[in-house]
Amino acid sequence: MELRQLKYFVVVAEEGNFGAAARRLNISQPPITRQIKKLEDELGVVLLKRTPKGAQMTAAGQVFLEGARQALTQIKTSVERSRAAQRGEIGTLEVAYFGSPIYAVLPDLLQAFRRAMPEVRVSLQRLSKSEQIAALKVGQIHMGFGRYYPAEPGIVVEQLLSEGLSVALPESYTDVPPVGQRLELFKAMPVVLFPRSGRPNFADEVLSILKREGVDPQVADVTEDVRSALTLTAIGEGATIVPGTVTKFAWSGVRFYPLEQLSMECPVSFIYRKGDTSPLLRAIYSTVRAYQQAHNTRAQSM
Amino acid sequence: MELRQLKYFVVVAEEGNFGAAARRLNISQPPITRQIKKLEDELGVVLLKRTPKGAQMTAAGQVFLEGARQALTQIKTSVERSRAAQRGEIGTLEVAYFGSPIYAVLPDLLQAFRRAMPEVRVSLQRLSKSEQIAALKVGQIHMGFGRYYPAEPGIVVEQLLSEGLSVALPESYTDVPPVGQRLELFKAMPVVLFPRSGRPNFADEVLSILKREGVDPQVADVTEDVRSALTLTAIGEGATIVPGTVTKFAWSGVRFYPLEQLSMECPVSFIYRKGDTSPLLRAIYSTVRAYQQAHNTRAQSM
DNA sequence: ACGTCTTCATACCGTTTGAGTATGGAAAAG
DNA sequence: CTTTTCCATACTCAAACGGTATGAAGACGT
Repeated sequence: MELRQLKYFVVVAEEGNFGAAARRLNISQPPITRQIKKLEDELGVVLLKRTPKGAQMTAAGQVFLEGARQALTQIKTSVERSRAAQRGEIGTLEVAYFGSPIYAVLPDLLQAFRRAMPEVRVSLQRLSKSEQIAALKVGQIHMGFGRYYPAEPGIVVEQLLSEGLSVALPESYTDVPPVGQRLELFKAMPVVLFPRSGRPNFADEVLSILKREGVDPQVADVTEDVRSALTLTAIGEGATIVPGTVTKFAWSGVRFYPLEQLSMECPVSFIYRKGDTSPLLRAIYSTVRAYQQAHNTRAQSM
Repeated sequence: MELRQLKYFVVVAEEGNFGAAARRLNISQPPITRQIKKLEDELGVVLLKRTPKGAQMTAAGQVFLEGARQALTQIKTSVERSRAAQRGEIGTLEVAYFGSPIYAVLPDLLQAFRRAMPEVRVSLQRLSKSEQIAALKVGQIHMGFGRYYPAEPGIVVEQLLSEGLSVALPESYTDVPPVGQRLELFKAMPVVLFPRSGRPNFADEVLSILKREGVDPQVADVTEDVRSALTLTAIGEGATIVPGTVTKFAWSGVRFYPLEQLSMECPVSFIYRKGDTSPLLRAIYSTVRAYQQAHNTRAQSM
């Protein structure tokens, strides 16, 4: 069976006669006769009753017409959907994250992506950095977000943004030094660090930054994540140093104070598979780029 | 686009490589390459990513694959449905009736048809005899049931069965003559006739039969249908002469008594379009034939 | 690191199949 | 009875299909 035969048959059915169908299809009449006959032979079904005043459908023809129409439109819409998929406009974007980017960076970024590609479903999962790399390699995710990724062949790491640090102190703590002298705090007060896993990580980076600034704090605890750390701070176990974006939200029992020193910046990065040409990666990548633009512009204007 | 291309693509997608697909399709590998490429060119979409260890789907390919599969199965099932339609196994049988056949003949007949062709929808409508003939001519119905059809070119009339007559009397009427003398009734009692329309009709036939038997009854009323006539009988307006099958049901206020005389028979006929080769007509026709067989056998055995 | 193997792409050829023109046949319309 | 209007058939030419032979490129093993 040929698609051509279905098309011809549908047109003949619509026109009610072979000649008119031929004219609408911009071909001569004999091919219509031949293709329809061929179709009928293959089906073993008489689709049209030929009369001297045209062709009229048999019951079997009616039934087949319905199916032929559906198949043709099915193909047509599939083509459109496939083209949309190629443009990255439909499908499922698989994203993984680890750590604090989930609190402010990813919501903004994915909202922007949703606005740009409303038909794309977004799947989000928490994976450690090593899990993200493994998932990328087997094609399970398109992009991962986090900090301090190790170099890995076949994986591209790019920095999304760099943010300042803040220190979280218990609400009750009132004797806060002014900006620029806040590192003094850590001479008397222990720090709570996070996360515990995935070295090198934010905890390691914080320690190395403090050491560079000449501070060697006492470590009260190293928790799994920022939530646990801030809870410990709230009950007075020590101060927590957090990335700036975390301070956008209210956490009960703690207050945030910026550590405004240029050297004290921590980056958020994203990773993706090298040579991944999938449309969804291209789509999220351009959203990421736009996000970077917006972020830098805002930073400059501040 | 060609159906062949869809088939090839689906097989390549299933096999995951061009060569295996070619083997499964019993062709060589180059045509696969060419057809897939042609398909991709036409769509403007890269469906498969060629690698040295096979072909793997792109996101757009996944989307198109789904549609292609659906279209192909759609076509396959349409072919089957169309063949079934040709055999008269699916579709809508359009039947019209007029008068008393609706009470016993059609229920039995259509039940038998439903058993034989369970997938066929049956549409039933009440049409006068002339309306039936018009509907047949324009192909609106397949078959009509009724009595005393006029001869009409292009329309075949066949007798379905012939049934005896009964007389309906008010429940309260007790002085009923024995079988064979019941025509005496009409010397004293007026008759209610039906139907009013579509001459010649059952009313005309009843009068002519009675006249042949030497009875010339007084006509109390001529009603539209049997229900009205029996209601008049129930309130004592007169006796109603009905076809035998009507007596199978209980009608409140009346009792039926057979008029067992050989000459007093009335036929039920059916009509269809001459030269109608539609599968549904053939199907209902064979059911009608079987019904006749069953009816005659039962008659003989009684 | 090099050769081998696997896989897809290209070139060319014979055959098939498609559409076009010309024409025939049959039934409705005047 | 002729004309018109359909669809079917015969024949021709060009396009497309599939087959064979061969090339190019990356993975894999020695």
